[in-house]
Amino acid sequence: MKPTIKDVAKHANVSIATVSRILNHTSVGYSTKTENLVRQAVEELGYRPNAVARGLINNKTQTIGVLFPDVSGMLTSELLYGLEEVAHRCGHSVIFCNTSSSGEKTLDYLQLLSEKRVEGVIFGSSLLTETYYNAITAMNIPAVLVSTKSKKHPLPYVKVDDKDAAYTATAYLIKKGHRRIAMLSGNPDDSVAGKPRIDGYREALLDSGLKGEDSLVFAADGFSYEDGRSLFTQFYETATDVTAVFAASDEMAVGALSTAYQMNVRIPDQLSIIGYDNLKISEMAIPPLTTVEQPLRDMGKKAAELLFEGMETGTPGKSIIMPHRIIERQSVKQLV
Amino acid sequence: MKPTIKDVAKHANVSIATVSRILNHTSVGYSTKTENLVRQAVEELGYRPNAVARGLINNKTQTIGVLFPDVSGMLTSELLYGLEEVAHRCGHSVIFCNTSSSGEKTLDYLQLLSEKRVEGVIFGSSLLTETYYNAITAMNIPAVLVSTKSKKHPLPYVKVDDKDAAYTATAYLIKKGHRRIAMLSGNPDDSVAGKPRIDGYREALLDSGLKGEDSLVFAADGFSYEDGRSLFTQFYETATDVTAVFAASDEMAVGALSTAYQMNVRIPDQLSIIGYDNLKISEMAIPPLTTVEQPLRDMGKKAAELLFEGMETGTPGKSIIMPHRIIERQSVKQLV
DNA sequence: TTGAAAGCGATACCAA
DNA sequence: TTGGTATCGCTTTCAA
Repeated sequence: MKPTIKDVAKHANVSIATVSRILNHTSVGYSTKTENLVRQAVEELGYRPNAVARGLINNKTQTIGVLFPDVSGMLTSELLYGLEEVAHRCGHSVIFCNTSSSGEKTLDYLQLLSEKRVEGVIFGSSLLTETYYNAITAMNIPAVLVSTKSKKHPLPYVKVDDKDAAYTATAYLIKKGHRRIAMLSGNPDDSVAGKPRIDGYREALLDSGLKGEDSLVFAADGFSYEDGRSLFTQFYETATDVTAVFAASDEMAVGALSTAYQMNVRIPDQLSIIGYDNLKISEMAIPPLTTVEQPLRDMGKKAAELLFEGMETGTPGKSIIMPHRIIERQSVKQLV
Repeated sequence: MKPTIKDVAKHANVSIATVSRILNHTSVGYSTKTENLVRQAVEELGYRPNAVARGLINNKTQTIGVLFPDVSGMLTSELLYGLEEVAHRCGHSVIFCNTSSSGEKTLDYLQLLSEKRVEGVIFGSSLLTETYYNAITAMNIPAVLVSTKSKKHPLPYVKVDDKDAAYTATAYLIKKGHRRIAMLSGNPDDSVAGKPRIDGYREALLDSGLKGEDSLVFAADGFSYEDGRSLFTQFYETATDVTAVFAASDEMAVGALSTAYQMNVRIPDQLSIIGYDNLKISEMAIPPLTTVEQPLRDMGKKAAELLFEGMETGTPGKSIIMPHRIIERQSVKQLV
């Protein structure tokens, strides 16, 4: 088996206490001679301190847990990228949990993370239910929400203001001369990414003296490519005189783009489309998709920073609203 | 702080040994009465066993480490999805490490994982250098490679046969009537995903009595969208009479698609394109991209299964070549 | 059926 | 400058 601190001590003819002291640069009490002796022993034995034992004694595992409903989504991966980066910088590992949007799996994981004594939890992209919240508070460690939020529960979150961002997208379309604008939306009952975006869209319309007709918002259950496709078909069969559409996600927008292509409607000449997220696919789309950016990696970073702050100070820290902005590409046409 | 087994014992008026026995369903030696007592105490105190302490005593952390050069790539996310799924099923957590293709970071991580006493390691998508290999063997735990392999080092791997898959892609193009076929390739010095794919392409050509001209393979450093774009431009300025191109990755193929679109070359009417990977974007592309599929999620699963097998048996296990197949969509035209 | 006690590998306090 | 030892929370003999 792996050598332990005892083996090193024996090998160097010193006590384990001395070895520990030297390896942790703790106290100033040891001679250069013994230090060399010990370091050499460490080298020869290929000794690596056991983080598990260390974790047991000082109650610190240097690990955080991260829960996402869908690892394979491009949105999640970007968030994860940012998270991991700062976690690593802060000397922490991340245990990564794919909840598959399953309540049971989420609870399961929370319990597991609790047993593993992670020092903090980041919960991403999905609704924080009462049960989850209870499980998290029972863990008695800091937690932060990313790309989601909770009205009822006082956990700090990092996200853009969805309503505001949707407002910006819609206002952009209006500024470009569009008057009849449809929306491809997620689930209106989704109070974090669904309803707020619809509200923002509607408010922008109203603020410009346009009317927000219900018949112009097409809602799906989720925000997927497929949702975008079917919504676009619905839209195209129903709506008339629309010159622009705001899709609540880039995946949806790309779905719309594809379907439009197949239906021979030319983007942006016959119809303008704006997306939401600024995923890599929006850049790769044909035509390149104009969209409102969420700074995903930064959000991941900020969330981790917020968590570490909470771990150090012992107090939750303040939620962060991230800025959003329009990325102009080629899917929106300026109307005369 | 969190309640310990001691608290539970005290609360239930039994010894910690009894609590341990009951919680681990170990031995048959305890009465239903005490069991109830203990369970109730656990409930009341909200006790969760400390996996760290447990890990210390039985030298098992129930976690594995996973290293990837790029979390945010869609390829990686799919692999990760599969990995995580079986890890979870096997009662293990995954510590997720983004190496950013940096040698130093990789070594760093390996060391960290070693200290954290993970029980196995999965190394993905990048070249296994001598140093990495040494670091891994020094950890003295099973390791498996996914979406990469090593000629020099005897670690089991899970991947498709790149040469074979490239052969299939090229042969498909030939079957469709194409005779002059270009290739957009990764780095020819890359012995795992670079050269083999070029070899497969060339061999298919030769086997059909066509000549594999060097001037028809355009190589980049990587496999990115941007690489695809610039390669396509190069290709288009140089090559003549080509009717089809084989791109060594879907991202490259999509880059080619975009560039082609901007140059007004119509796919597949004027030029056919086939990709490699079958990422989600290939389905979302315009036109939908014909490509050769790597069963990414399955590869992730298999890799994890292979690792767990190794952890149980103590022997490495056999490498797995995953099947590949053509996914026919609309980017390749049948020539008369 | 139950309890006492010896570790697992490290840290940190108290003496020497 | 060093060593002995209690301790972290748990599992697992060995006795009772």
